[in-house]
Amino acid sequence: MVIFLQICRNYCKLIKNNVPKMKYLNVAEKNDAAKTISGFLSRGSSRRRDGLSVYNKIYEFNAAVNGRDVQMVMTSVSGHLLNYEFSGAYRNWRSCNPVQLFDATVMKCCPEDSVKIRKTLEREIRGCSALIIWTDCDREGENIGIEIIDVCRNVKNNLTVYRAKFSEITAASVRRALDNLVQPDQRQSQAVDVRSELDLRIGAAFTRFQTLRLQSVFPTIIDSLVSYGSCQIPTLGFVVQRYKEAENFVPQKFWKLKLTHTVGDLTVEFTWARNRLFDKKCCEVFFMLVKQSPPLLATVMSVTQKPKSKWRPQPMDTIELEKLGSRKLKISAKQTMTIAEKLYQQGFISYPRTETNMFSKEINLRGLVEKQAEHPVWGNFAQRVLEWGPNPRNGKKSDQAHPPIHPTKFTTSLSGNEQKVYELIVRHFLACVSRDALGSETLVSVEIGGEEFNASGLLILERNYLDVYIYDRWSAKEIHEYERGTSFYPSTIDMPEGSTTAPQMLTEADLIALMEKHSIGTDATHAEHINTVKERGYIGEVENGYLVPGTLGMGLVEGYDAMSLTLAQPQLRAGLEADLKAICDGTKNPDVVLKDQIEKYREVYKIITERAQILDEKVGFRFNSTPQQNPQAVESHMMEEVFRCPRCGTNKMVLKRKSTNNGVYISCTDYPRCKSVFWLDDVIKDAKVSGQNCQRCGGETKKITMTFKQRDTWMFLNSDTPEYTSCLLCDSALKSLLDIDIEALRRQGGESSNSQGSSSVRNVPSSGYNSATNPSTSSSRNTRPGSDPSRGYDSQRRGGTSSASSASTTSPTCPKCSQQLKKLTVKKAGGNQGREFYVCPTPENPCRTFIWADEMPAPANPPPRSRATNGRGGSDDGTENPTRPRAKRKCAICRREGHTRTNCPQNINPRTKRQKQEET
DNA sequence: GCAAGGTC
Repeated sequence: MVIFLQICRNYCKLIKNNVPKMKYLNVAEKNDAAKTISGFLSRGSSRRRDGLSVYNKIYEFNAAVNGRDVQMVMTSVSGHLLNYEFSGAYRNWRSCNPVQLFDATVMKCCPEDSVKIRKTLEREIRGCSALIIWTDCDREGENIGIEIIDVCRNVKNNLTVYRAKFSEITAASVRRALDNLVQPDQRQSQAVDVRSELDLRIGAAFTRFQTLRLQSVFPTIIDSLVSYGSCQIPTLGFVVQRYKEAENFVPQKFWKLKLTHTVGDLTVEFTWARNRLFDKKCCEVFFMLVKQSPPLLATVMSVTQKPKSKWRPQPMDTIELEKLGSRKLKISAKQTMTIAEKLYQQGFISYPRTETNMFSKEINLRGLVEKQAEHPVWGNFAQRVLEWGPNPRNGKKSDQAHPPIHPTKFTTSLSGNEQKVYELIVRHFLACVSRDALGSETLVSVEIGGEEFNASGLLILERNYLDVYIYDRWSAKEIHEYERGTSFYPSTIDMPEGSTTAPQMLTEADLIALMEKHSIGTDATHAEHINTVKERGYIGEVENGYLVPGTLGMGLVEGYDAMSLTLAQPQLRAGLEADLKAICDGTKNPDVVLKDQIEKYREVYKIITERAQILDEKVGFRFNSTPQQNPQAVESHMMEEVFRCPRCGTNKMVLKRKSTNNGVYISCTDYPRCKSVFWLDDVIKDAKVSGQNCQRCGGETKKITMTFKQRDTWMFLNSDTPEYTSCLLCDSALKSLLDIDIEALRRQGGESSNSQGSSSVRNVPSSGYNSATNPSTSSSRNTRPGSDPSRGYDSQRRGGTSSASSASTTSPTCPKCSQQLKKLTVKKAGGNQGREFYVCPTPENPCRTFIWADEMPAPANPPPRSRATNGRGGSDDGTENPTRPRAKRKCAICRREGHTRTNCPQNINPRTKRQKQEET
């Protein structure tokens, strides 16, 4: 019986083991979070293995999700996985007018340092049926979550996606999150996308303009980057504002009454209840009243004693660490953070980037204090804290991810600034979990001549936290013993003169406080922004750590101000913040906010470029230098968009001039990701985008005005002059002449987007972020499917991709060699099966002539068009240009017929190489 | 050579 039961049990186990478990991929925002969450959900039993990125490990365990036992795989990203970038053609500073950056296509790309993380996600998601997002529960976290989803859906389109919402990383909280999975918050993510896109467009447009303009106007003075950033410039603005307040300060005299009372060695000073008066005569009247009051006795009106305490600090967050580092240690905020990160990596302190200033109940404070109890300097204090019991004076902020900054390991081996920062963190920690300092304050109020004077004394009873927190001062102040109703003769009564003083320059700590108050940057970025404006030379540090504007910074802000632009004031950024919040609340549409903001800044950009001389003058004034007249124009060159790229379907194609200035080509702005290009230089001398839109192709397609080199070419197009205006997308004769196959490009685009999937974020091309493998692109002259030059178009045909049928005897002639074209039919299965086309019959088809029969102009040899009906040198929409016979064309290199210079055996500079050179 | 936001 026992054996039978055992067999049954084993059988059940076997069946159970053979039922494949559901497998879920879980992704957190950072490795630390993934590790802790896995630990809680697995009750410490998770197994760890390496991912492709050394910093982002993979944890595996089983857990119950929606009532089912699921195999969990947990990994992490390191913050944002994707980043907005301009499409290729706009990345070169001189490629376009900076104003075009307000409209240029931007796309989300995976930066090089995130590729390994992305690849881990792509690999792991293949074996999973669902994805759970565990990023931080804030706006950026929501956006990072969507990035993770995009990457994973690109691999697995039908993926089920969940969002785990947690308020802190504790066992109860993450378990609750897993039991109450929700959907990602698209609105919060959209708000971040709007912010990122705007920052990029505005930052790049203004930075390029300012830099190029000022470098051009002051070539011998300015050779560095004159960057504009929505956080950088308001940060500079704060420093300039304080400087100007001091610069414009006019001191004002004031007078006050002062009374002293000396007994023995102790002099007690009484201050006037009216503090000070700016009117000397008025003050003199009071002075007389007091001095002449008989019998010049001060009467004690009240004596009060009350306990007074000096509060211990709150647990330390990033901002506090930066401020203290700057104020107390005289180490810059940025440097303080760099040191703190190093200490963190060595395990001496907890994670230093935290907005939390309260300890959770779950943290073992006693254990942390115990670690410091043996320290030669503050060990005794730690002992006292243990006797009292650690009792933090908690703040109210929590980022729900990290505890306040505290020491995690005891050490006495540090030195220099590392030792100073570690000591600050330890002393602050011990102070914040100890006790407030206690004292007793005595307030004495006296009356003389109808005027009230006050004095105070302080007796310190218990120093408590002050014993360890050397950065705070609390001084005792002795006072005589007074009794209500008694009187005394003042030792002196004076009327001292004083003067108001200019405000001090900002310290770094003041600046951080201002940035925080006006929502400029985040806790994690304040120090970096300050560092950036220092690096740019916009601000500098003088003695005692005070910040002052530099020459360039001052000139810039004065330039903006003179144009009545509020770029250096914090309101612009604050306005955007309000809009972003509205997007999150669902009261504003992200597209509308983006559009409005872009228009707002475009207007500002217009003003700054039109009135750039004012900027020159203001900067020149501060540099004591005269701006150079007629500077090189920054805004003259506009990249001319022609039509949407048939291949990628997202980006525009633009007309470009070769660097050698001897020809033009049209290429996709997304180069090098999309390599669509039409070379026009063989037969065309010059080309420009006309102002006319092509009515047949649609609103955004522009016609091009071309000037042809040879008479037979424009004759072929039935033009009476070398100049010819038409549409490259729909003019068949023109396409044939230039060897352009639009349909082939479209098909390539379709294939590539099918294989790569697409992203759901705004303005992202169908090819997705730059991770996806780029479809192979033809290196032949003007792209054609499978037209690998080594195989050639004919070999493809022979290979059976499309097969020949009978040739027609009434075929038109080849526009290049004048031979009669051969008519064929597509046999390959697909969209064009059965469609007829013409090709040139010469061996290996060197002319590369290809015309769809149904796009063939008719009649074959029409009478020349009159100028009256056709207009000069152009084609009408809706009418095809007839094919005309032309003289046999000779190769430009060897002067032989039957091929062009592209295919000429004597051509030592093959097109493909040249193409690449042009493109790069 | 551009921004700001995450994080080793």
